[in-house]
Amino acid sequence: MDFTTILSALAEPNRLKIVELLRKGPLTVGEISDQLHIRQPQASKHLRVLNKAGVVEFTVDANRRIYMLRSEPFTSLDLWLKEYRDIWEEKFDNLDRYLQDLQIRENKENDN
Amino acid sequence: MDFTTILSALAEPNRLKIVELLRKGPLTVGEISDQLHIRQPQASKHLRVLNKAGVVEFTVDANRRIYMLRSEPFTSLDLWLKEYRDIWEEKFDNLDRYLQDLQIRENKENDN
DNA sequence: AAGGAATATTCTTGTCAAGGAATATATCAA
DNA sequence: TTGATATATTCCTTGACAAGAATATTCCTT
Repeated sequence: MDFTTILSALAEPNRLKIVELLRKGPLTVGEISDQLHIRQPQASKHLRVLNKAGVVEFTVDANRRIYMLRSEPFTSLDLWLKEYRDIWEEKFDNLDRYLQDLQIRENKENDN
Repeated sequence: MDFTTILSALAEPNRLKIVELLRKGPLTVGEISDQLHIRQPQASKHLRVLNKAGVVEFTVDANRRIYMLRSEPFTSLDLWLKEYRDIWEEKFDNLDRYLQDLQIRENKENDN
């Protein structure tokens, strides 16, 4: 599943709300559209996008579908985020690094 | 900074690539547009969006601007993700929970 | 079989975002 | 001062997407 696909699935406010809801447990389409105060077709459409992105899955219960979160996109996000950990933990000073790098590049330019 | 704003900033492929690039260190607009094979104005525009979302910041160096990542959006993402940790660590079985919840709801219905 | 409930799909419309091209702005160098 | 370089901004066009309304599909109940 493409990473940007996951991100744009989550970037839509109502879809993010759906994910927040599903965090507490599986829900039917009707319950989702009720709790979010959106119409059923829009809920279905948003769930379709989330499903395509691999964010949710569902099981069929006769007439209804019970949607729930999948774990994969979250592990995927976490994995991606890990690679930025030294940045957001600020183990080094961004400005320092910038000045170093700038220095290097200016020198390269002078070589030409 | 709104969470969905951060997400949609990152959801655009070229912008995500910019972020990936900046992970290795600060860069000027020109360097970014070169390495990404996009035109300078598009790079500027993407950087503007990233800046508005709080993902990047820049320092002015005379003629140029050196862009770098900010830590905040990443800590923000990580914080959000933490709330899903019991889901993506799969400490419980999704299906089990679904069946439980379903049971509860069906009973509620019969009460009416 | 018929009606009703739950959900999905289609069609339309309006809005927004991205890329291209051109231009504006600021700064440096000669 | 003039030209060149780096970056930002504006305008335009096009494509994607979200909501609304209407309809289709599936399954249950009686």
